This record gives sequence, structure tokens and C-alpha cells, in this order.
Amino acid sequence: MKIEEVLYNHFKFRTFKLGQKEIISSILDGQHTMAMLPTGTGKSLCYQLPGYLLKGQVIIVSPLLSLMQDQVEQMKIRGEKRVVAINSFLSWPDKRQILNNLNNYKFIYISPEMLGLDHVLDRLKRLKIGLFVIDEAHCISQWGFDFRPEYRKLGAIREKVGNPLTLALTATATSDVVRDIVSSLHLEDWKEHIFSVDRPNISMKVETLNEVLDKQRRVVELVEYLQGPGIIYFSSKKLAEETAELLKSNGNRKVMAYHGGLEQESRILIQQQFLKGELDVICATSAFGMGINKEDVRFVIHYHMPLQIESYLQEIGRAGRDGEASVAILLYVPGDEQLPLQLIDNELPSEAQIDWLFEWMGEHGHSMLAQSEADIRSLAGFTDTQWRLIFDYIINLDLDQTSLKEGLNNFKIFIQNRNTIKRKKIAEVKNWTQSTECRREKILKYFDEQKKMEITNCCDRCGIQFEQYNKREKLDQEPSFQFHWKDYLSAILKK
DNA sequence: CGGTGGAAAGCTAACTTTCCACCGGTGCCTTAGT
Repeated sequence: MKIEEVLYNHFKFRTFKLGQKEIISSILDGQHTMAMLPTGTGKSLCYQLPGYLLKGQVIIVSPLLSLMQDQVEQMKIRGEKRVVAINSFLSWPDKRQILNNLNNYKFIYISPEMLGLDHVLDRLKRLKIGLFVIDEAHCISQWGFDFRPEYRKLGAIREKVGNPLTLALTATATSDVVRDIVSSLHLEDWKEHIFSVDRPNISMKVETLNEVLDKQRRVVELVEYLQGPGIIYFSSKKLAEETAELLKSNGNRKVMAYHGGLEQESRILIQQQFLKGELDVICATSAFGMGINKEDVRFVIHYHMPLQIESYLQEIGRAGRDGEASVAILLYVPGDEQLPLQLIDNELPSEAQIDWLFEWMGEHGHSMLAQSEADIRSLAGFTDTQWRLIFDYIINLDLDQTSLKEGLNNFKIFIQNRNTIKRKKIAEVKNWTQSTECRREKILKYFDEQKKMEITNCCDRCGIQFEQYNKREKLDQEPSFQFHWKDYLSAILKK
């Protein structure tokens, strides 16, 4: 069957979007594939379509539970019943039932953590896997070292399930990150399909203010002025909440804050309200965004600077998916880089902490580590992330082969390298805000690309007609239908 | 680093100034013989 027929029969599309056909053909040729497509261009089709032509199961490693649930829902709506998500939303009888009958499914979504469990992996080993997909593959590089170490184990897992044909998908990866992803997955012979990260309809602007307090005033002005809907990104949950309240008290009723500290249920609710146009503005942390498919976001404001250019691009890329003119504004105050620097300090253990721990191990033996966890953590003041990183390193340390001292030094070097890389990335963001070059050109260079054409309203360095983003008229219409939140939530959470 | 909130100090009673400690994104997973 021709792939166009499959496209129509299963997805009801007549034509492919940019890049889809190349990526699908590469997979069907049996090539491991590393694909980069700009945000919002239909990445899931790149593995769903081949699924209908390949023998065996498609395993999709996905970073977020909500993303998995969403994809499963969408596939079910489309009429595909052989789809399942294996994650902690499942009750244990359901989980056992599903694991015992994996052969009944064609598309299996799973988190990297779940994939790392032996009893789950044993079941997967018995399948004939047609395609192994890593969705949002930049997470391997971005989260894999410290925040979610299971991401670093995907290469070993791939080998355990018999080196299946593999597709890694992402929207933003520098050439370094692409290399990192490929080597981490232990892919030896692969094909790259990299499409431009550029989104010409998003214009970029940096506003330098004198004082931190000016930001509040400026955000209120901008929300008042700009055509919505929009997203405002913060690096602090508290400030996101406070600013949402401030905007509300200024008459913008349809504003909500969104961050990782909220209950799962409120998060889904707020996200869905935003998608359905019942909210104008979201004051969010970096928790908000992955898997948000809203076509008409008109502006993205950065109240704080992101920790790396990749994150910036991901975040502004949530604007203008419909192709219409949209604007990204970053507010900068000298000294703003201190907050991200502080955040990475909380992520990585300090030299003193590492020394202390190895001394402790010298005295008590490393086998005591797991049972004394609580004591050690409170004595040295390790954060969750720091501890996981340390623990993961030490349990994998072969003390028959390596001395404790050697282990200590290697670990210190590892941490130093991580620290240097993270600091460098923050410096790159800062440089970008200070640079007098074209904003777009500078970002494209970072991704080894060149600006190919002149763009109207490119960036503040090239010149912007800012009035274009003004709201022309305020529409205050109530939604014309009633959405049943309760039913929706129970469907998503309990299924 | 920079802001914040609470306590102490200053100096004469009800309020201001100074000081100090603290905080600051991201998410999975926690039960078993076939």
C-alpha cells in the first residue's frame, strides 16, 4: 500500500506537511532516524503512520503522563483501539492485565521510568518491536543527566529489547545535542532529517528595564496592549501566581497561573480552558507547554530569562502555530542571570558536599548508603535532584575495580563538567539579550543554520512595527457551548 | 544576586530603619510468579 493511501485511510489527510514524508520513508527503508521538525508540524504522524505498515509493536517513550494520555485519547477518537499508555495512572489490576496482553496492542506509550523496571522490560523483550520511538528526544540531553536519569538508560534498554528500528523526534536540538542523543541511544548507523528551527512569523524583542519592579508594570501594560491569547513565562512559581493576581485585579479576569506545584487536576483544567479559549493569559513556569497544541497563541512574554537558548525557542515556539503574526518579548534587567545560576546550584551537589559524602562512605562503607539515606540527606542538605544524581552514580560505581578516591575524583570532574556546560548555556542566553546582532540570525547560528530570507518584523534589532500586535477590539463573548469538565477529567484520570 | 518577611533596634509610643535568614523550574515512580 502506498503511504498516501495509509495517510488518507487512517488520518484523512491528502497531503503531508513539511518533512513528514521524508521521515516516514526513511523509517520504512529500515533506517534508524533522528528527526527534527519545528514545533507544531505533526510529529506524531511520523511514527503513527509507519506503525500501520510495519510488523510488530510501536513503542513510544514519552516524557509526560498528560502527553501520553492526550495522544492515546486522540488516537482512540480517530478509531484506533489498539493503543495503550503504561504509566502510574493505571490501577494495578489493569496494569497486570495490560502487561499480560501486550500483543493485543499496536501502539504502546510508556515513560522512561516505567521502561526501566525489570518486570516491565521482561514483557517488552517478548514482543516483536517494529519501531522504538523517543518523543521529545531533547529530554535525553536536557533532563537525562540529573533530573531524570532514566533517560540516560534508554540506549541500554534499546539493546535489551533487541536493537529495534528507532526514531528519535524533537523540535529543538543543536548539533551537539543531536550527537548526544544518537550516541546515548547507541545508534550506529542512522539518518538525519533536520528541518529549520526558524519560525518566521514570530517576531522577537528584548526589552531592557532598569529595575526588577519595572517588570510588573511593563507586564500589565503589555497584556493590556497585546492581542491575546498569550503566555508569560516565569522562573518562580510565586511570581507567576502573584502576577496572575495582579493582572486579574487590573480587570483581566481570564488569567490563571500554571506551575508544577498545582494539583494534577487543576493543571489539566487550566490547560484545557486555555486550549478552548476560556482563558486569555497563562502565567506559567517551564512546566507549561510540552504538548500544548493551541493554534492561535499571539504572544509569549519572558519575565525571567530561560536557562538555555533551546528552552527559549521551545517556549516562544508555542506562539503562532497557525502561521499568523505573533510576538515574543523578553524582559531583561541587569543581574537577571543570577536566578538561573542559583537554580543550577540547587541541581548539582557542591564540592564540599561530595567530599563529605565520600568521607562518610570511607567510614561507614557504601553498602550503608541506601539505609542511611534520610540521615545523609539531612546532614549534607542534598536536594532531591542532587541526591538522585549522587545515588545513581555511586550504585553504579564498581568499587572492586575503582578505588573510592578515584571514584570521588571522577565524580567531581563529572559535576564540574555539568556545571561548566550549564553556566555556558546561561551565558549564551545573556549574550543573546545583549547582542546588537539580529536576534533571529544569532539563534539560527546557535543551531548551525543561516537566515535565508529577509523577514518583515524580524526582531527589534532589524526593526518591528509593534502596533501590529495591538489588540484591535476586545471580544467578550462567552463560549457558545458548555463543556463538561467533570466528565472530561474523570475520563482522562481514571481510564 | 536581589527581593522579602519577620525580628530587633532606635528612641521615646507608635512608627521608621536596619539587619538577617531564606528562597528561587522541570517529573517520573512507590503492591507481583506466568
